[in-house]
Amino acid sequence: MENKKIITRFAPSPTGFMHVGGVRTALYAWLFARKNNGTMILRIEDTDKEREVQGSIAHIIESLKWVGIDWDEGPDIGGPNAPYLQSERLDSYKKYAQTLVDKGLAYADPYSEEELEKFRKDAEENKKPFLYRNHRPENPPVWDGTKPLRLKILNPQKVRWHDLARGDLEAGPESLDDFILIKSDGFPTYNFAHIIDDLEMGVTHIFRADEFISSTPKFLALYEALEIQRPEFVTLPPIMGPDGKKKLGKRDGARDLLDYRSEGYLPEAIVNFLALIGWHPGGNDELFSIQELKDLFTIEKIHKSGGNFNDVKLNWMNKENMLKISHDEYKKNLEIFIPEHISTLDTYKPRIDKVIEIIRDRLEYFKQVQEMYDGGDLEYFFIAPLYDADILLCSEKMRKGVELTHDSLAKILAKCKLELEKLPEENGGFIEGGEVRWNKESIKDVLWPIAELEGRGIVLWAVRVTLSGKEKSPDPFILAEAIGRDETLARLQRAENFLKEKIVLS
RNA sequence: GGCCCUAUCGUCUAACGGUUAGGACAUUGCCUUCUCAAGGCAGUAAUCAGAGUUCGAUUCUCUGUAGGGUCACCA
Repeated sequence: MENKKIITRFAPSPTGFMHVGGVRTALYAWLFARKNNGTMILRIEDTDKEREVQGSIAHIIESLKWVGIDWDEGPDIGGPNAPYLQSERLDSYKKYAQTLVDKGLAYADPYSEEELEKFRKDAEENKKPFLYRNHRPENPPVWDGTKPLRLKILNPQKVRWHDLARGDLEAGPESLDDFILIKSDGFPTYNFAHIIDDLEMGVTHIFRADEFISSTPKFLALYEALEIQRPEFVTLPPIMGPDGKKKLGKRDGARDLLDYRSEGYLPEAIVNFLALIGWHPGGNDELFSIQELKDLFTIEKIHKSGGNFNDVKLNWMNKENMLKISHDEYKKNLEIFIPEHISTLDTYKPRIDKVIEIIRDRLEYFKQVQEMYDGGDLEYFFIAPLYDADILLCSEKMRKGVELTHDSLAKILAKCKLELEKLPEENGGFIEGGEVRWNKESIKDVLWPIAELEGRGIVLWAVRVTLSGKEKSPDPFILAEAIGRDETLARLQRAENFLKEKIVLS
């Protein structure tokens, strides 16, 4: 048995943004092509001029590229089967349509919209399904392009077919009707165009969503009428919204894929997450790199039942991916979300690397950096905070129940300051024998004994709030190391002054 | 309503007729602790219902129920 080269395609319509459901379809087709050294085609199905949205094609391409999906043929790069825009392939459709007309398998639809509407209404009133073929004209006019062209279904009957993901499927004769091949505006319908394109492009496997099952009998009739062999069908399970109630669609809260980029998600995480709604290789693993997905992907493991899009788990997955990347990559991603009033500070560059070490295990996506620690941003790492006496004295936070006063707090801060001044100016690392060694005395070495002596809760709370100005902040030692000895001293001094002022006032 | 598809913890899922029905997210509790997190440990939690086939059914069949899709000159 010869191995036919596998050719898959993703064929979106340019009617707006790419949502996660569409991306998953593209992803599966792509994974399958790449796994099997096949060809991936991007084709744009722009046969509906009414619904077309300006800029969609560029947006779609950008979305796919962001998650790392590429293609061997497409509207942007051309290829042996160009063009890849259906609106530029009208001659093809006309040619095949004409052969169907010649065979007596297609005919022009003479009815007006009003007449059709009446047929539908009558059927509804009689509680019968509406079937155009029950009203098929006996002597249809010659097809001149101004009337819709319909396929003539000769003997509607129950059909069965095999789907690589779904198994054996079937449908009753009611699902077969004389459907429109070419619209009165000269453009083909999806039902017709995609079949011609797949034929001409040699597509071997069609990946598509669940909702196409019900129109598959029509496709089968068309393959038969054209006397061509059909590609394999791979029907994917639906993706539901978070409530599990409705198929996720643009109208039902599905987000633009690029929104996730704007929030600072990593494309690897999105791909990992989407791959696992409707597919799983088996076993207990669920964190997969794109390369691993390419290696593992098989159609047999595609599910039949739908899944919900649950972004809580996506967040977890994204965090796992964020922990894996290098410091430099992390920094590159993070800096997009650091507000300009911070990134332009003189203190920013010397401190940002240490800050990243501190916040790294806390973010689920990069934009969260803007609302860390009680809704604040990272300001206090770079700018001395403003103080609030209530927070500084926040006695209800003291586990040991010790009451702090302006006076006692000022004394503690003064003591810390006194000890810290004894530290060498650069209390970080120094080079010795080619290796980085840390000074024996660090900020922590100085502050810890004071905390032990005066009460950990009080001292560490005091230092934390002094350095950050906030109730919720990182470990005061880490904070102090990040801003350095001098800045730590300066902030202690500022807090002390602040408190003295308060004492005088009261 | 007609036709069609689907059915395992709250969620994503594992288990190709034989498992104490496994993992992960979420959740709960504990540990750690100077706040908030993070981390570590532990726990709660599922085969939609009813028949049948079988020594044995989450797995196969049927019926019911529930959810979803589709019935366009949209894709």
